[in-house]
Amino acid sequence: MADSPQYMTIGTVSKRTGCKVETIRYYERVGLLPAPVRSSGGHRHYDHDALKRLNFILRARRLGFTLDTVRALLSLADGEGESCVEVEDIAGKHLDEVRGKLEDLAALERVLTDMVARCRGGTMPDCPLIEALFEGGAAGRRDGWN
Amino acid sequence: MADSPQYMTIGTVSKRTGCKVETIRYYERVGLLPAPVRSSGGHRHYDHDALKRLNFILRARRLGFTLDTVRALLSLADGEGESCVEVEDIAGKHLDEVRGKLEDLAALERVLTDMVARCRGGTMPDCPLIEALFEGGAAGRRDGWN
DNA sequence: TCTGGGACCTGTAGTTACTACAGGTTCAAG
DNA sequence: CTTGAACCTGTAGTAACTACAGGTCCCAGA
Repeated sequence: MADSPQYMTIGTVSKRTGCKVETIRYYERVGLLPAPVRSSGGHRHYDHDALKRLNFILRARRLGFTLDTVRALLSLADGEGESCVEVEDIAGKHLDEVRGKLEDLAALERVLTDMVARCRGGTMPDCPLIEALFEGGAAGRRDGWN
Repeated sequence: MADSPQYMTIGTVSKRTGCKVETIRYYERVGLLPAPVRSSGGHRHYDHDALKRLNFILRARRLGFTLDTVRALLSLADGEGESCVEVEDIAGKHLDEVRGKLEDLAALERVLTDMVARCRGGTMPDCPLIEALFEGGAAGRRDGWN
């Protein structure tokens, strides 16, 4: 468990990034991370660049980008393309999506809060929450849920 | 295409609810919808109750409940259990989740907006968005993303 | 130097909630 | 009665992992 600062085992990378070992291997399999050098016994050894790249992926994933988008972002970062303009485009489209979801969630929070409030203090057989879900009321609004 | 008001084909149910035909059959397969009566030729025929039940499922899904939770909700609605108390419990737990997601998304929106703004108007080779993703900056914050 | 057991390996299958065929049958309008 | 849209079943694919099973490797302690 004493890997040098420049060569880390997959377990160390996992601990440092908070990304599961299986997920790291998965990212390699789908081509997001390059295949690292191996020990004579076949164990993966990662350097600092790999750590940076993995952090990039994780950060982008946390921001809700799909793996395909992350792939595009990485190839831009790797130097293909005019960078900034394309990146802004990708991020801008993503931002629109995020704003839509945000609206939906806000509406949802209102509905749930309201439901729970009306529910509280009753063991009545006709639960207002179930009722609301069955009858609709304010639950709908934004369409397009195929 | 002239099904009576009480007996609808799966296609009609699909149009009325906005739920895809395949998804309706899927809900039947996983036990969320009861198997409907069939025509002599084997076509499904739905009544108004099935429509109500499907709408319940869709609304609950739209509110972000998992199918397992929907199943639980439906069995409560179907009469097992003390109803209100349990329903409130399920909804309350769900509300916590929703509030968490809401916070995350709000933070995410700020970061993305900021990134896009900094990106705008530059064809510089060092894109600040890519930079931000690589270096971290304000992108993180709420941990626990395994 | 030996050894025990934790960390690592590959490959495959499972997860959630659908979606998309392929290949065949039924229904109803004209 | 024909025709073609809508229906049927069953299987496989999707995203993005996650979880085994059944092995091999590595290294700290005795």
